[in-house]
Amino acid sequence: MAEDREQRYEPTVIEAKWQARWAAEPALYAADPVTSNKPKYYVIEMLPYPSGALHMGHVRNYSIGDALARHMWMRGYNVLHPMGWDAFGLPAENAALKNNTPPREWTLANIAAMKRQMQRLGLGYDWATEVTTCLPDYYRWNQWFFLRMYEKGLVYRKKSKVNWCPECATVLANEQVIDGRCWRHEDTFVEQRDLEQWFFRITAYAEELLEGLDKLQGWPEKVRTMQRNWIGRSEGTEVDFWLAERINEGTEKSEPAAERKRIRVFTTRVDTIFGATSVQLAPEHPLVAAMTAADSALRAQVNKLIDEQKKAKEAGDIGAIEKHGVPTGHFAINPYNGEQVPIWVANYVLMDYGSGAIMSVPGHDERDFEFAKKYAIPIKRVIAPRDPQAEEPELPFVAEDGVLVNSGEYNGLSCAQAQKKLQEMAARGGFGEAKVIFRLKDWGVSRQRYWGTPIPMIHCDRDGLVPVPDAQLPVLLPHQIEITQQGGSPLGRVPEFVHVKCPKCGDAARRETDTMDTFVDSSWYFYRYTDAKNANAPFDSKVANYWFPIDQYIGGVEHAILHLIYSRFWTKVMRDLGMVKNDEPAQRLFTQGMVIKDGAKMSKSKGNVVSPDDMVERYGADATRMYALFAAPPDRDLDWQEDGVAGVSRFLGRVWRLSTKHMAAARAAKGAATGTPSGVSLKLLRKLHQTIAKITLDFEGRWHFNTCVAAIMELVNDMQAADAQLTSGEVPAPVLYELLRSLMLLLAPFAPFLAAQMWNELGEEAAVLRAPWPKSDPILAKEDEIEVPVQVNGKLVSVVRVPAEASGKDIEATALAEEKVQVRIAGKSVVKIIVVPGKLVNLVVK
RNA sequence: GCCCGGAUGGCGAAAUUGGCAGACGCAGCGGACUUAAAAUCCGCAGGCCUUUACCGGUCGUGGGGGUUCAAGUCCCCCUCCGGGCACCA
Repeated sequence: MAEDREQRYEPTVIEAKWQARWAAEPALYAADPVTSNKPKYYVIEMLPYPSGALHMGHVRNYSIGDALARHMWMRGYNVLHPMGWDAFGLPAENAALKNNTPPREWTLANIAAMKRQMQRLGLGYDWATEVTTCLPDYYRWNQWFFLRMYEKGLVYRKKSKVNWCPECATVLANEQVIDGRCWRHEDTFVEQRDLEQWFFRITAYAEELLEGLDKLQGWPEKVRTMQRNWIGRSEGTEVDFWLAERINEGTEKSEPAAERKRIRVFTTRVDTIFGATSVQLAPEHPLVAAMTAADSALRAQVNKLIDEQKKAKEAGDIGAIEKHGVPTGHFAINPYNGEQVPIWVANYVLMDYGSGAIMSVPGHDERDFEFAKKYAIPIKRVIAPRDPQAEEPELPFVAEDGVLVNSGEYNGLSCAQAQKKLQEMAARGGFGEAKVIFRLKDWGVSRQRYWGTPIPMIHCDRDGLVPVPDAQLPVLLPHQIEITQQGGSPLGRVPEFVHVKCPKCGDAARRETDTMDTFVDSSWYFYRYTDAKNANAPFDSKVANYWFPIDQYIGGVEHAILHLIYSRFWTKVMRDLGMVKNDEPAQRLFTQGMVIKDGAKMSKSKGNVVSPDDMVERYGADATRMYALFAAPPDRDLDWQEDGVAGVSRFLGRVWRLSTKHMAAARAAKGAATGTPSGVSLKLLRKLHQTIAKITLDFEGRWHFNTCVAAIMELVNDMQAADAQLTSGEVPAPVLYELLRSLMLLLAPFAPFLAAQMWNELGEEAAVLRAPWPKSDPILAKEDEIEVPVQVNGKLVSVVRVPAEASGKDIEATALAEEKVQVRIAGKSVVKIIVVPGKLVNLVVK
């Protein structure tokens, strides 16, 4: 009975022991100081939101990062592998409402629980550098950065239409609106509201954010493409159409004259401007307001258009909506040819892109064509094919490689030439210029929420906006607060918070009550890791410059635009503040695939969630982690199959039994030379060195950890198959020792608990993490005999064994001598023989 | 509509440079051990045809075409699935 129990692999017992030991020895996972002479390696997984429990996506993410970190430690790098908490955010307030728990307590309790889970998983983090964004230690630096950016003109306040989620009762950034709905409330349509908001001038960096993408070779192409689309750079021309005289009749005198005089349109195809047969305004264009001021019938029609546009935006399928327009009865003058064209208001023209007005060229634009057909607006041909012989193409003709016709003095120019000339003309005439516009908008950071970083600004009736002086930071978030569902900033209902003295004049003033978007927190947290305890600055530049850029950043692709653009922006701002030297935060980015179950993403609503705790309890942390790496390559989606976890657990049990069985013999031979191996010993050592080579190579780039695990399984299978020889002593003890020792080194990144245990049993005092990664001996790894397939006309006929160094001629001779080959080619003539040494032989016969 | 991925046994997958398709694992089947079961160990295992059996034949990486001595891999066309973008002027 007692012996039976000894034979069983009990991961929970081993893992509990090592977990306790690691907790007592935090230096094990700590980075060396920046004076270290080892090369540095900075690897991080994206920090989680402390929702209360890890999910499988986290487990997968961290298993990848931890395997890499452990491998790099063993490769002799000075590794920084930290973890933190993206701890501000709405769920804490929702939980407060639901359970009457203060957000702070709820959040800190969740952090504690998730930290326990991480430790239970054996993740090797340097907890001394832990960052918790909801603590004043951290968020005071958000405020500090806000003030620096304010000084630099990168923070401003403006009244603007903002995305308002009625469910969150707060403003959302553009990036947080998905198909017209809130990113947190998929069923809730976002409303547009007018509010005074704080903005970060991210557009000041639009060009650099775009250009930088080309240099980020270590980032997935997909992410770079998504960011490129998001930034949405568009080169074109701004042109002012003049308003025809009669528009002034009947308009209110109070309208600003400048707005009455011209309509600025943006176009990427100024070369088609002679074909413009109308000007289309966005329904919310200021000029429309002027035009409808004295025309209630028109106003009603425009309101309808606004309504349609809003509905289309909300529905998300705006591309499918039917185009509608209303003629205003007013006219605009094309500045190039003096032609008068009607001014329309259209539901498909957006106020927040370009100038909110376009010229409509139905002859050379699909959308304009459709619109012109519908409303019988004239259609003009102004571009012809380059080849004069070519037939006149049907309209709309959207080609950009044609030549201009019906365009006055510009006739005969290519589209590109014409664009340039027309731009020059506009500049000279003062009615336009070449212009680059971006889809990227400034980052609205105001949130009318409690659980976030207070914005360090004060409203004074005399001095206006006054920044909180640095010496008064942090502006602390009050803890005693009642969370309610009412609109407006909860902080506005805390008088002690709101009422302050103006730092300038000392009179009574009001504190800003908005808090910052939580994406501010995650935009620079990885810098704080490098100097997490610094009380005088966000971090010491010397330290950050040692660690940055991040060598490897690992996370989900869902952060491709939000977090990853904001943090690139932040890095550039910090660089311009002289705080860091790097232009980009991360050298390499890896986006792992999703964890799915039964063909769908794990989610509570689908009821297909697998709890990591459950897996760890039943199979152990090693098996859970190793399965997460084994079931699929890390960049692909992973289908969670519990039977697979059980399989990995069985494998680890096999490793455990095999090593336990031979431990005494192996340990006794510790340090002895293996001599010149032969027979089974040689076969096993050869397999070992091939496995080392394969796994080492994978860590260096490809990261197909699934095949790394498979390779270890093959090695163990071979050892198991040689169990008799291992037992009998046919395989000498020093070889046995070498095999077990190396096996533990190879397992260390994937199954750290088992590796630590067996490493210890092999008589090692120091941590396996401190042992050097094994080196593959190319001579030992080399096969002396190889199998070469022999094909006849491309079909496999036989396999011959030849010495590994056999020449092409020798292989050919051996292949031809093979009986099965002889039978196949008998009576036929061999036309050609292809011999690829080490690969195959193919006989072409007729 | 545009831009990225992807499609290989019953399932997850492998094949790193164009060179034996299906490594490794799961599920399955057979055997050993056991009173029995579990656990463990050993073995079989892409489909079809043929054969008592062995042997053998043939088809096969979403579909169709092509290049090549040789294609899961390269080229052209198409289908389906996942993701991103989209009246962006």
